[in-house]
Amino acid sequence: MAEIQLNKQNLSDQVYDHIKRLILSGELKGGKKVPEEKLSQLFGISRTPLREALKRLSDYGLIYLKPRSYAEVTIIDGDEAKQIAQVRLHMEILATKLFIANAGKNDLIALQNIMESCLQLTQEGDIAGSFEADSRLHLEIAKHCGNGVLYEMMEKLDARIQLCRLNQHLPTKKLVEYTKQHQVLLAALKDKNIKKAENILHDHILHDFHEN
Amino acid sequence: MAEIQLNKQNLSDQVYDHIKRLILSGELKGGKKVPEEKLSQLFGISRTPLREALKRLSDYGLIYLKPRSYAEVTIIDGDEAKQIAQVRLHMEILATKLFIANAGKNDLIALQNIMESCLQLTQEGDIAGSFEADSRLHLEIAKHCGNGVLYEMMEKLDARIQLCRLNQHLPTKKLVEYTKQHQVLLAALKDKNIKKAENILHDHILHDFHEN
DNA sequence: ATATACAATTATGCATGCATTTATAGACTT
DNA sequence: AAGTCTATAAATGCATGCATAATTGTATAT
Repeated sequence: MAEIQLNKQNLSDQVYDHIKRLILSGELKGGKKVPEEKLSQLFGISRTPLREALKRLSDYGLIYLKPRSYAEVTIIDGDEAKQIAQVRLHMEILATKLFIANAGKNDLIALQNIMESCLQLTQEGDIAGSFEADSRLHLEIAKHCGNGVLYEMMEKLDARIQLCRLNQHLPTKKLVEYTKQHQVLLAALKDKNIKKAENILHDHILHDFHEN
Repeated sequence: MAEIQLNKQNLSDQVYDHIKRLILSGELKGGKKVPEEKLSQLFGISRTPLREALKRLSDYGLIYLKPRSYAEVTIIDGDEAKQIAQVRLHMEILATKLFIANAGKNDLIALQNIMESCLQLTQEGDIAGSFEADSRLHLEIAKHCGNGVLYEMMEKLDARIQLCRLNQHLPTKKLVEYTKQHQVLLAALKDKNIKKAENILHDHILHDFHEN
């Protein structure tokens, strides 16, 4: 198999990023086993940095690490997806409130740009690209809300959120529909209308979990 | 089926717990450098599992890992402490709401027991013990709120919360005062009074950040 | 044919060693 | 004396090897 070249920082972090992308792009599907030896050969590195990457992926819930046995890509069931969405909603509501209180006009313009590229990618049918842009948009709000700890936590949760999106396999039509809700959200941010923003987030994030 | 792994047999996890305790008990103070070689000799293990533990501690914000250089215990400044408290408050409010909706009587009894031992430890002046019990109490609410993802995230944040408590160096008198707020919180849980519980949590968690 | 026991294979967990990078100390210059 | 440059020392990042636990496959018994 083709070896992939890695040139950046320390190998552990690079491999972490790479495997994360493999999972979130759907190339490594849920339940697939990922043996250390095979992966280290694939990347042309030793098992040591690879193990560190796998441990971190496990911490972030992207793979399941059975001690002394094997590692496999996490399968998120419906119940867990619901729990993730619930936590996400409340973190985003907090981030949004803080954003409205603390962010400036430039931050809003940045959001606008991401939103537009996200919508375009979705309409073009670039699923992986649109998911990434979607995450960037939501995280950008947290990034400029004034609470860095909140941003970090949302960033860590984001991997699992993307995994949920991937497993939903929504039709493009639905995706476009949900993506367009971003416009309403940004309008609420612009108007500093907290209540409205909260309502949009509720619909936007819990769209498939109507109970409660 | 979900297998639960209670045995933390591998060295990496054991050492993680151990160093975590060293930090949270105050034996390893903020800013102190923690070289891999020294620590591995101290624990009588090799650097490999120790490195994995350090990476995880870094991910959880307990140590700062400067690449190719050194590792030192994190120093949390006032601003970050405030951010942590803010995130914590909102996660606890969510956990509390869910607890009131989903938890049973046995869960409440368990809380009661932890609360009492926490108060006793505080009054006895066992600071480390009381901090640990305090965390256990708050996490126990999340553990039985019905949202496991929320619990995991709060557990991960807890390490930094304990570090904040440690750095505050509150007098015993204050500690006892805050600890007694648990009684009011549990009463609110028993009465399923969400609004009251929210107010207590606000006072209890943000006691030193009165602005906002 | 199914189940069980056992051997063989595989993969993980850990230790060790080496190379590279960073930090440190001392000498030299201004 | 202060700052800089150089040489030494130390610590990290990674690779490799080995022992052990776990999985797979096979043979045997029921």
